[in-house]
Amino acid sequence: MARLEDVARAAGVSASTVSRALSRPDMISESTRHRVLAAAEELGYRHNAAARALVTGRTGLLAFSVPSLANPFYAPVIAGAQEAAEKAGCELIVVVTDGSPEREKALMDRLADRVDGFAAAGPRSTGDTLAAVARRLPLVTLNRRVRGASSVVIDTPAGMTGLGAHLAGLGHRRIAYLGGPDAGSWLDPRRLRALRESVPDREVVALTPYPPEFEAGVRATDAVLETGATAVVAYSSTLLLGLLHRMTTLGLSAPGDFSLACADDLSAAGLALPDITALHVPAAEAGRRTVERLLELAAGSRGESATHQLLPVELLVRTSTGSPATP
Amino acid sequence: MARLEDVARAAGVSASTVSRALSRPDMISESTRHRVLAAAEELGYRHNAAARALVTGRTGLLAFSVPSLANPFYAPVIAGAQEAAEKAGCELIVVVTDGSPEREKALMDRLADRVDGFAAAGPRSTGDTLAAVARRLPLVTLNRRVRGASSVVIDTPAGMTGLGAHLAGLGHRRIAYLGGPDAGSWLDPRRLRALRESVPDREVVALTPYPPEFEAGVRATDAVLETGATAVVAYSSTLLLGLLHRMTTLGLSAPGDFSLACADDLSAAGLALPDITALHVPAAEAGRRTVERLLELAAGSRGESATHQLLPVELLVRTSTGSPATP
DNA sequence: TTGAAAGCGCTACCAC
DNA sequence: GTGGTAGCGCTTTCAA
Repeated sequence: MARLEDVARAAGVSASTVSRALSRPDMISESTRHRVLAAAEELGYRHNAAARALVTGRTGLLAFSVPSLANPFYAPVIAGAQEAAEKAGCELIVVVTDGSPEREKALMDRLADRVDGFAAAGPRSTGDTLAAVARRLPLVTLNRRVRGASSVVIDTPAGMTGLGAHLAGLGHRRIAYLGGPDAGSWLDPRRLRALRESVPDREVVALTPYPPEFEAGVRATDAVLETGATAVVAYSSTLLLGLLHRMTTLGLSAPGDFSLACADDLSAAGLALPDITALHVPAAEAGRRTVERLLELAAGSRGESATHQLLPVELLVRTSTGSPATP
Repeated sequence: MARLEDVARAAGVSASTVSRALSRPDMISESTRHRVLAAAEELGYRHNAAARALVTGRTGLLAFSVPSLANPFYAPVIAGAQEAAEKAGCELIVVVTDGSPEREKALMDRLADRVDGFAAAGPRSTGDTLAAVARRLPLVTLNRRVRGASSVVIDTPAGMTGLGAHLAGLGHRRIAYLGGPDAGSWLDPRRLRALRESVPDREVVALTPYPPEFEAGVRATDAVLETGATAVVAYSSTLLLGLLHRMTTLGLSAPGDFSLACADDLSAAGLALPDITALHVPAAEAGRRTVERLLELAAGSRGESATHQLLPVELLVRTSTGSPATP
């Protein structure tokens, strides 16, 4: 592999000049720059990332941890994050925690000095652990707010409030809630609470937790029917799909036999359901904001104080919700 | 951040000794080792990855590129890969190419000297590009075979042969094939060809390409019905889900009205369909093998020759396929 | 078994 | 605008 000095020799200049020609082109005369660039090209020169990181303390890498890749919610999140990283000339690397706090902590630990910043989607570690990480390197949490770290949170609880009002307005008196994809999610209990508080005079039956799986939705159907609820809110699209399938098979349909709503509209993940009333969650936007904030932290002075962003969701009222049949 | 020398001073030994105590414990007397380890612990010492990489030439990082995270097939692949990497004490980092050959090439380029090896799932670059990458660093391709690079391929074409025979045996004379998730997939045309060749005296109508999306399956239904086929083979689970939903809504069911089969059984991605005849693809196993081979290459001598693994798939005959109704 | 010293490839400071 | 030089933090000869 060609080194800086090889290029220097070939171009008839010093190594410092080559370094500048490559990293700070404006500090170099045009003619020298051309010569250096030509020589570098000729030799197929490439920066040695380790040497550069050693002296600058920067790696050009940003880590993004997700609990699981099986949850389609993270696909658009990562896509948005990637876009923001690319714009800043950074590489975004994705790591999977499997929802394990230990694994998550180990990952942050081992990656801490190999990346310029760490974004954690739905982190499961304790607040103290996260705060400690935030002291070591730029950290942004997505869909969880902790003291001492910047965060981006999609306001699905507020969305649930809207959804609850919508269903109550239609006259539903008993609503079944199919819990979030992850038992340890910070947001999940907040969503349920928001739903409950939005319809204080109605009954909300929580069926939870259910994994975000098609078959889980199929299995959940009987439980839902047993509750006697006239409306169902499912947190995950995949889950709703299974529920819908089973209900259709049983000859039931929305909104005639029951109302159906979904708390995440995963259009970007190929799971959008055209006629289902849903909360549109700005997943890509959330990923983008997370990385943008991370870049700010990485560029800025240490000890900058944490910021917290709350992203609104949109209620998409479609044809799967309506007034309950009056028996 | 504590450096090696800080630990050395604290333990009353030289930096070399600390280095050895940490990396080659067997070269050090037990008492010294204990002292060093205690001092390191005390100071919260952590290796500096950049410095280490600079001198050893190894980073402890393995990259795994995937075309898209929206395709649930890759979730179990990455999970298996992760497991293998963990076992070897490496970090697995995932990068997304968006199915763009340019992006893929750029990623390999920019990551080449920051990782110890590169695994590429369903790569879209030309064979020459991939071969060139393989000359620079250990490279393993998944679900694509190219000259000059090691590969792991899941033998879905053979699975299609089995599936074709199964459907022909049931008496189906016209079979609709819903194409693979990715237009540029190396395997997709091979699957279709295998299906065709397995039933030379039957008609195979290829409806392709369809993205792996629920709604695409819904949309595809009319096209499928128009073909007059009595059996449908869908490549993607997500697609099949949409198809199934629409057909159920239309009052059609399998295997009475038509036979239904799926070419990937994504149980690990939460999309398994309990009653659907499907090919079980060993996705996690494929991810594991890919990384294991990568580790061999990274450990072994340069210029080791490429190996090619073919992983069998299993035909799971379930209740969604049967003999066509005789009109 | 341990220590001293060289050096991995680069950037940044200080002269010129 | 350019070159010399020091040094980032570590591993690894080589001597003791």
